[in-house]
This record gives sequence, structure tokens and C-alpha cells, in this order.
Amino acid sequence: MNKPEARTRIQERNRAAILDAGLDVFSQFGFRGATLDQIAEAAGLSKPNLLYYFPSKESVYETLLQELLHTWLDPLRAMRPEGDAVGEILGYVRRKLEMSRDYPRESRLFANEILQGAPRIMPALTGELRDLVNDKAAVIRGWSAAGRIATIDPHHLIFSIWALTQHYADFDVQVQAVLGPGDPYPAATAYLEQLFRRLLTG
Amino acid sequence: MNKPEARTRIQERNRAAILDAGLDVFSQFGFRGATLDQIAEAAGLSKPNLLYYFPSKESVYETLLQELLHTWLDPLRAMRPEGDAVGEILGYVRRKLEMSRDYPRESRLFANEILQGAPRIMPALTGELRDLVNDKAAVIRGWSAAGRIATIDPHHLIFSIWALTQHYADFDVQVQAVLGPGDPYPAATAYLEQLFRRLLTG
DNA sequence: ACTTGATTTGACCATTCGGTCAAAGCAACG
DNA sequence: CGTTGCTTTGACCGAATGGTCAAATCAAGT
Repeated sequence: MNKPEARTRIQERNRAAILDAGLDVFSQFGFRGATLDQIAEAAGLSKPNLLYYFPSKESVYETLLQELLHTWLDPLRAMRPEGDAVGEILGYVRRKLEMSRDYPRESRLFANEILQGAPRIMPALTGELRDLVNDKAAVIRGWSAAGRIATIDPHHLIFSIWALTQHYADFDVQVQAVLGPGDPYPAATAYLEQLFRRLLTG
Repeated sequence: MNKPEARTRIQERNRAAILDAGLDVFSQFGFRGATLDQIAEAAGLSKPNLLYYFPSKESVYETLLQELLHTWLDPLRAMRPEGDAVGEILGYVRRKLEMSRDYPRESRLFANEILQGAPRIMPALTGELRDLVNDKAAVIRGWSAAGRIATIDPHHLIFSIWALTQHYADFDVQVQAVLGPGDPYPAATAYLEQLFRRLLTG
């Protein structure tokens, strides 16, 4: 009947095309710098047709942000207190780096939103994100106290994991400009494992 | 006489106000997302008056980018092969982190330009930047070979310094959302020194 | 073939965009 | 005072922007 429920194949396809095109454009130019015409063309639709599936530019953007947050925190959530401490943290680093490699547009979309002051995602940052980080920080602090890893600031450890892994997605063109063409991820993976292993077992 | 040479006090003041306002706006919204009216209002001028001092939106942006690159690479340039290896690298980390703290808008402007694919700064990336990084990478490799620091990938070491230090400027609102209000830099400074010291003396 | 509802589009609208221009304001100096 | 040149602005322009709407097209079932 209506769009939210009971989607036809054509709705499924067009909504997906719009979100994919929106991800392309928003992640590059941010919300304000992106235009509906640009997104519509990238999706292979006319602008009014795009607005048949989404009521506004804002709604496309917010749908993307919402889908993003859902999957963005999964790797952190997967860190289990019962596991091997160093292995759990290194696993998180590896999964996060794989996300940078496989979903760089999502990473850039998030970076753009944060650079603009997080106007539409701030509630999630001070809510869901903050709670999860504090939860995992406590886990890490427990590992430190138990002597399973070195004593370190758990919040800044998490920040450093974000910074290092997302850098390869967000600053990709800079990395490529310096290193030349080629896949930087094998070397990055090895480097980050070395870095965190030394940090945690210092 | 004309603008480039022999500036009056009023020209000096207004050009500075425009560049400062442009830094505010461009660093938040990127080139496409920023508007001249926004910049003019932030600078306390009318739009035509702004365009009396700069011929176009593009010229304001490019002036900012040019000034940025000039100072952005100085801390890396200051790394001297003759000095103490660990001390030189830690000094670079500290200077870079201080730049994030004292000039966060410049960091965000750069991040925005890179996210957009570096359309206006690419030549500098594959030229000046690439050369300097390769030069310093050779220095670091020499330190490793001489046994003065651990064996690490010098390029990714430099990337990791950029990622970790700029994160505190670019993702400031996220850091504050997680940590709550307060200055994160004292703890960040201590954490990064610990991290790199362990990495380099591993 | 006919009907019904989903889909698509061309034309259009108000607003905002970057930028121009002629005229007005203003400071300094003779 | 009057002149000269720097500075500021209101009015304006064409293009692009987000969004609307009625009409046309299409797909599917009968």
C-alpha cells in the first residue's frame, strides 16, 4: 500500500539506488554541499522521482545516518570481557580496519557529519555511543587491573583505534598521494597489529 | 595602490576578518557547503564588500589552503636526523598535537578538503608533501637500521601520527560527547607519549 | 481490452546562490 | 573648501537550489 510497509520490487530497487547515490554524494560533499539533482542523477532517476520515494533531502540523509550507526558500533559491541584481552582488542582493530577498507563511504559520511558539528547525530553520540564506550572502557580497565594488558587510559585507547583505522578511509586520497597507487591495507594491518600489541603488552 | 601590494590598515583588517570568517565557515561546511553570505556576515561585512577584497569564493578558499600548507608541514620539517631518534619523533607528536589544540579549524579545513577528494590541493599532496614524507621516512628508516628505534614501517608511522593527533581536532565534538566537557588534551598528550614510546622502544 | 494503482516526468515556483555595477559615502590632503 | 581615490552598499542578474503538482505512463490483474 504505502511506502514504509509492503515494498514492491521496484520500490526496493529505487530506494536502494537512492541511498547508494546519496552515500556517494553526501560522503563527499556533506549535507549542505550535496544537491538533490546530483543524487538523482547518480541514482539514475529524475529529481521529482527521487522525491517520490523520499520526502526531502534531509530524509535521505537521515536514513543513511541511521543505518550507519546501526552497523558502526557492532565491532565494538563484539568485544567480549571473557575473551583473551589482547586478542579481543586486536580483533576490534582488525574488524574496524576492514570496515574502513570495505565501507569507506560510510566512514567519510560519519566524518563529514562530525566535522559539521554533528548537528543531526549528537543525541546518538551522547547517548548510545557514550554508554557503549563507557561500558567497554570499564571492561578494558578491568583487564588492566587484572594485569592482562598494560595500564592505559581506556577511553583514549578507543579513540586511538578509531583514529588510526578510520584514517585509511577518510584520508585515503592523501595516503594514496604519498604512497602511490596500490593497496595500503596489507601494510596498514601489519603496522597496526604491531603498534597495539606493543602498546598493550608494554 | 592596488590590493596585493601596499595594503592600508583597513585592507589589512578586512582581509584578516574575511579569512578568519572563511576559516570558520569552510572548515565546518566545506567549499560547496559554505556560502558567501555566511562568510560575509561572520566577517561583519556586506557581500559586495567582501567581493571587493577577494574576487571570488574560490579565491578566499584557496588563500586559506595556501596559508595552511605553509605552516602545516613545519613540525615535520623540524624533525632532524642528528637528534635523538625517540625524542625527535615524540617531539613531532607533541608539536602536532599542540597544533590540533591551538588550530583546530585549520585541521578541519584540511580534513574537509581531503574528504572531498582534494580537488584543489592534490598537486601539493603528490609534490611537496610526498617529497617531504619520503625524505623523513628515509630518516626514520635510518634510525631503525642503526638500532636507535624499533623496526617499523616509516610511512605508516607518519600516518599514525597524523591520524592520532588530528583526530582530537577533527572529531572534537565526538570526543567531548563521550568524555563530557573538559579539556581532553592533558590526558591525550600523556597517552600518545606512552603509545609512541612503547612502539619505538619495543 | 479495461481498469486500477503504482510510477515517472515536464513544467513550474520561491528562495538562495555567486557575482556585477553604478552610485554613494568617506578619509586624507592640498 | 574641493578634489581624489579608497571603501561601502542597494539594487540587480542569471543560474542553481529544494520542492510541488497535475498530467502522463506503466505494470498487473481481470
